[in-house]
Amino acid sequence: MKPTLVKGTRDFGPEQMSKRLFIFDTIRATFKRFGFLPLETPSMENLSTLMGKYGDEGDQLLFKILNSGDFAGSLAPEQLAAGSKAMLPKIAEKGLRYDLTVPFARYVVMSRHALTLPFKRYQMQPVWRADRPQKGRYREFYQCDADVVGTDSLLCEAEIVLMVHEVMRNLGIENFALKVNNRKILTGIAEFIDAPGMEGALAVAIDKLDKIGQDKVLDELRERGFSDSSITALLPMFTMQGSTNEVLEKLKNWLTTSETAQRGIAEIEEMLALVGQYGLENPKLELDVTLARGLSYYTGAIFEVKALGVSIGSISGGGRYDNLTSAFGTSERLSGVGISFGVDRIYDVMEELNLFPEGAGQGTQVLVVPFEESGRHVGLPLLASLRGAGIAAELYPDLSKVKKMLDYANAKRIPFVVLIGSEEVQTGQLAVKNMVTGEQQKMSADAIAAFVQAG
RNA sequence: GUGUCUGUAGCUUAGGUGGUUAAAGCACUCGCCUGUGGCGCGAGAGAUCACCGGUUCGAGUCCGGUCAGACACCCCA
Repeated sequence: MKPTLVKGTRDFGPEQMSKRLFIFDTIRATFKRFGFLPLETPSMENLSTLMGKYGDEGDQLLFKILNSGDFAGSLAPEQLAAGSKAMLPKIAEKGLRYDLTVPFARYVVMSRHALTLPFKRYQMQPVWRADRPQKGRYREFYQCDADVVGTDSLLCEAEIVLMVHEVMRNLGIENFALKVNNRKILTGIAEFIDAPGMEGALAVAIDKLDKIGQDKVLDELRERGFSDSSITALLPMFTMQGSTNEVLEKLKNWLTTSETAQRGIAEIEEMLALVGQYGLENPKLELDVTLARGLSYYTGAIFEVKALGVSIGSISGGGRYDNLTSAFGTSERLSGVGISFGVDRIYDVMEELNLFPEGAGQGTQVLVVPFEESGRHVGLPLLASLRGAGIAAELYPDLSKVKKMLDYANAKRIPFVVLIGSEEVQTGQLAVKNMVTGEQQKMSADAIAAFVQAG
């Protein structure tokens, strides 16, 4: 049989991995700089932890794990006949995590006694979704999350804005848009147009404005049960364009009677003020009232980052959630806010825009090539000194043809090769070859480390 | 869950309207060159044409099905 990959999963070869690690390292460095501490949680969670947190669609997309042993043994014929949905609780009680936020909330609730609030954690692990794969969408992908729980302070929202900017700049993605909105504004709009509690449906529909246009959005709203008067009242919504400050003014004047909306507007204003006080220059912030995001648990700020010039979904998203821990039975109100970076999409964006720095795929710096046994006696101490100087170096393990060994260096894109034949052994002057320029010169072994480091 | 497209060497692909031993580039192995790669020249190895069935004297090519993948919708990082 010939092996295949599970649909929607990938192998990452050395070249890809060094690029991926560049992304992970960059994001981790920012998270640490902002005072977040690392956390890992298991790949598997109880389905009772996961189900019901992501909406019906999300429940559908959860990978469920069959119980060990004779998982169907206790099923009665009538339970079998009732269909897969009905028997699910009997045959599967675990599932793969769908995101990092819900496991984090579960962790916070379970470890509440040991945590000092506000608690800031970062987490970089794979998540799984039983989605149909397509461009920029995988069934297994990594998220890098940073969340704060235990404070309502809008400083946290401001810090997310700052972190997004820092990460994007350090990755080299200069051309991006950080879209922000506030769930309270959406909720306020729903109240204002006399469709209270329907902000979910409202959000899903207007989120598509960019894609399908105003008319189709209105059609969809009708289908979702919005009355004509509600839809008429909603029309000013589509004029909410312009600079962030302009939109804020328009919203204020439009939603005068909605206290909820005004609170959402005030939150955005305060967040912006804090970002300004920090000193972030030219923030790439856009208030987008149509930004909704599917996840049902957001209650305040909503974030989404899009790379411009690439047709791929958002590369990062997040927001504030007030009630996630209460789903696990805590009476204490713990508000959280966080951001999630999608490593795999960031990779695709950087690859497409050619943004990986030259050294991102760089492995071995020096290949030591002995022509014969005696060359090893010189090569091994050299290897030790190079490594001691922090230079990635390897010795070609076999005594084979020079061509073959140089081909190896080319294949691994090793920039320097040290050739050691009988002449070099005798004189102590080793041949150092720059594989990019082809230049070759002789020098003593202890000069090589400095020569290589000089480039 | 719905739809569209695509499956030919390790990779990328060529193979109008069916017709003998399925073609090329890259990669690989060997040689030109027993101490020098990326360029060149020569040779070699490598394919049950995704799978199963049908039409036909004859199928990589046409038809049906299966499987796999990509893309789009829904939704999402």
